[in-house]
Amino acid sequence: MQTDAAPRPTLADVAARAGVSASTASLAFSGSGPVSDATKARVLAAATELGYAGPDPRARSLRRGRSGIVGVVLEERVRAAFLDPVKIQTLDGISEGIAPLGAGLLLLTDTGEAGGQAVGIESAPVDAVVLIGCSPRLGHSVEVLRRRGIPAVAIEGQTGEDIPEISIDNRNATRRGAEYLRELGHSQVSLVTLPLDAERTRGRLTAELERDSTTAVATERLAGARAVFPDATGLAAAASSIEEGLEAGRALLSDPANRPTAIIAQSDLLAAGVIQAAEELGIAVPRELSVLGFDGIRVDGLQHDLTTLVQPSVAKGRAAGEALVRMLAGEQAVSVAFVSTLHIGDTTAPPRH
Amino acid sequence: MQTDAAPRPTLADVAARAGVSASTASLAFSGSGPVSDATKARVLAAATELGYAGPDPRARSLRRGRSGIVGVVLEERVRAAFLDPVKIQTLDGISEGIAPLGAGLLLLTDTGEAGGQAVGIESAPVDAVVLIGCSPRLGHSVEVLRRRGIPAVAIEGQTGEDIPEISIDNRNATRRGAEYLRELGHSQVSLVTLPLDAERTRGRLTAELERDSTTAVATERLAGARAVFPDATGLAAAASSIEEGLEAGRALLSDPANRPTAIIAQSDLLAAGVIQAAEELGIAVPRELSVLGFDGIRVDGLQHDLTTLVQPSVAKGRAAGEALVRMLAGEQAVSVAFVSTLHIGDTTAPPRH
DNA sequence: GGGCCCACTCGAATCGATTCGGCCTACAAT
DNA sequence: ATTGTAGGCCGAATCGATTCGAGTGGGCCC
Repeated sequence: MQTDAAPRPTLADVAARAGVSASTASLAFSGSGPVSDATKARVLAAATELGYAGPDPRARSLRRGRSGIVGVVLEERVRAAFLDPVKIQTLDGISEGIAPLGAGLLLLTDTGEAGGQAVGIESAPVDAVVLIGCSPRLGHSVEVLRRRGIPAVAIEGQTGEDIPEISIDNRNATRRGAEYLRELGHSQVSLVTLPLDAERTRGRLTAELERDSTTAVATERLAGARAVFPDATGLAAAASSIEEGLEAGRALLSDPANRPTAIIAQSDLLAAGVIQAAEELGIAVPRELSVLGFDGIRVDGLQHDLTTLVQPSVAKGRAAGEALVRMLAGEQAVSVAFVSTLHIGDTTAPPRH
Repeated sequence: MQTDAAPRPTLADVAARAGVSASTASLAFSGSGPVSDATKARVLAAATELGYAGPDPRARSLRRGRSGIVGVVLEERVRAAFLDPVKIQTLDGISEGIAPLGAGLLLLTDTGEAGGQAVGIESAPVDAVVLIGCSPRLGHSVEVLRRRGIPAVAIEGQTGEDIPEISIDNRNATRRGAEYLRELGHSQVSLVTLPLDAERTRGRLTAELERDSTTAVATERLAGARAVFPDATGLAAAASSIEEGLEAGRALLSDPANRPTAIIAQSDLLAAGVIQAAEELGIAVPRELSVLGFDGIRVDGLQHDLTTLVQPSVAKGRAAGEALVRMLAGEQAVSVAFVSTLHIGDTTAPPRH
């Protein structure tokens, strides 16, 4: 086999073969501009003969100034991010929102300066970026984006800059849920929170841990719960998963003498885990234990209709996408605050006396 | 606010300000090449003063001929793909395998010519591509990639071309699992398969449906099961999910007079759904019903230790990534066939007589 | 038959950075 | 002191396509 010396044909080659100029050939491909049908056909034929696969995206994007790619910055590694249904829904919403752009989604992680010459947020050919979740080191990324003039939107993460934020009323929503529990008569309430710090420390909620919290979502929801139950004890989970909820649930429920009548979980997955723990321990939900979730996702395999704060994850993603579309069109995009609604299912009831 | 007339500074601007040539400034940034420390510092300083955010990725990729992006082609829309843990694991493996490249992952879907001017596989600035799953219209994509000279690897999808495939022994593995069931004494066995055609038709397995099957994975696994239980009845699910498994399970188990003693599911999620259906109907697993899965994922929330064919999803992804790395380095990459192992859990037992 | 307009095509500049060969200078060796 | 050498820096070509203004031919209308 002769070495792959065969240089791939370029638009110029095609044009030459078709007997037209490069500019005409370009027009024939992009469709914009007046080109006679005969000429176009000739160009296309030449392209086929030469095995030309269409304009090089790299050159095209340089010239056009747009790459047709939207970046999504996740704070975790790929696997972790996609284990969370909320993130997936959000991502799906984004892809829906940017559909008019016909752009691809480039996954980027925020994991430090990454290994080696990684294509980080600083050197990715993206037209716009969605930042998901907040991260301490986001500041740097945002600065780079600003300098590059790349439009960005943040979902659930205040950046401190002037980039639009898509969020929900984490604090108020949780407060509403907590108030509902109080109205039912609960006073012995425990909390299971999302990770509070970047290290995802698992363990008891301490004043210290709460103070040093760096993740806005968890902090806000915690504040909402605390507004109603100031002294509730609780645990911080290391992730949003059934597994973590199960573990937290076991810890919170194992001591019969000192058992809460209700548990506020900061995500549906955690809530599902808590319910599973209760079942393991023979504790009836909701008769003996009320459980409140957050998200409003359908937990595959959960038998209950979870009482939870439904947030429109897909809509959030879509709003982010649409905001980007608007920004790319030169308009000014604004922050959007969604509201979550309390869905009352069958996992909450008055406490047993 | 004056219109955004402020043109972003280019490398040339920085060079001018630093009093050096563009070429020198370039070297100062990329680090390759001899540049005195003093000069480099001056360039960097000038860059800071001008708010220069580093070389434009578009121009760089045109010149260098590489974009630092690897495409992942999924056969479904984003949401659907990420509901499947196996896909997620695979994706994670890919990102691990291509780590040496420091490349980003660009999500592409294979959904026809997409809407509008979408950045499809035909016009994405990717250095390499991983094709996940096989799809009838993959042929076209493969052709485009070949013409473009973009290295590609296929995971579980024979392309008919000379691109490397990463796969497992779907047929033999399933056969081994089926044989195990037969050894236990089962003869009344039903099947729950993954979607057999592109339309994801849900319903009874018919000769017709099996013949027209277009998805290799499902077909192979089916063949493996049929090698042991040629006349097993079964259902095709519309997706790999607990929900679908639940539905299929209900259908297969609802008639007490005509109930299988074992069910072979083509994925763990389906198996989990089947088990749930059994529980609903008061059928004990494994005493009254044995269930065999496929994948070896941890189904969040499943109480059982599923008997299943464990496939190394992450390793498959990693192998694909590594193959790409090798191909990009000019080496020839070869297909890799992994083997799955039968994990015997607590969901299979001899049939009750 | 002449003038005008339209439709199509072409040239050339441009997008922004990279890279290779050459050149210059300063220092070292003889 | 002269030549050799190497480190540093610069010029210019190049990557491949797009785009806009200019040019040209033919057809149409009067």
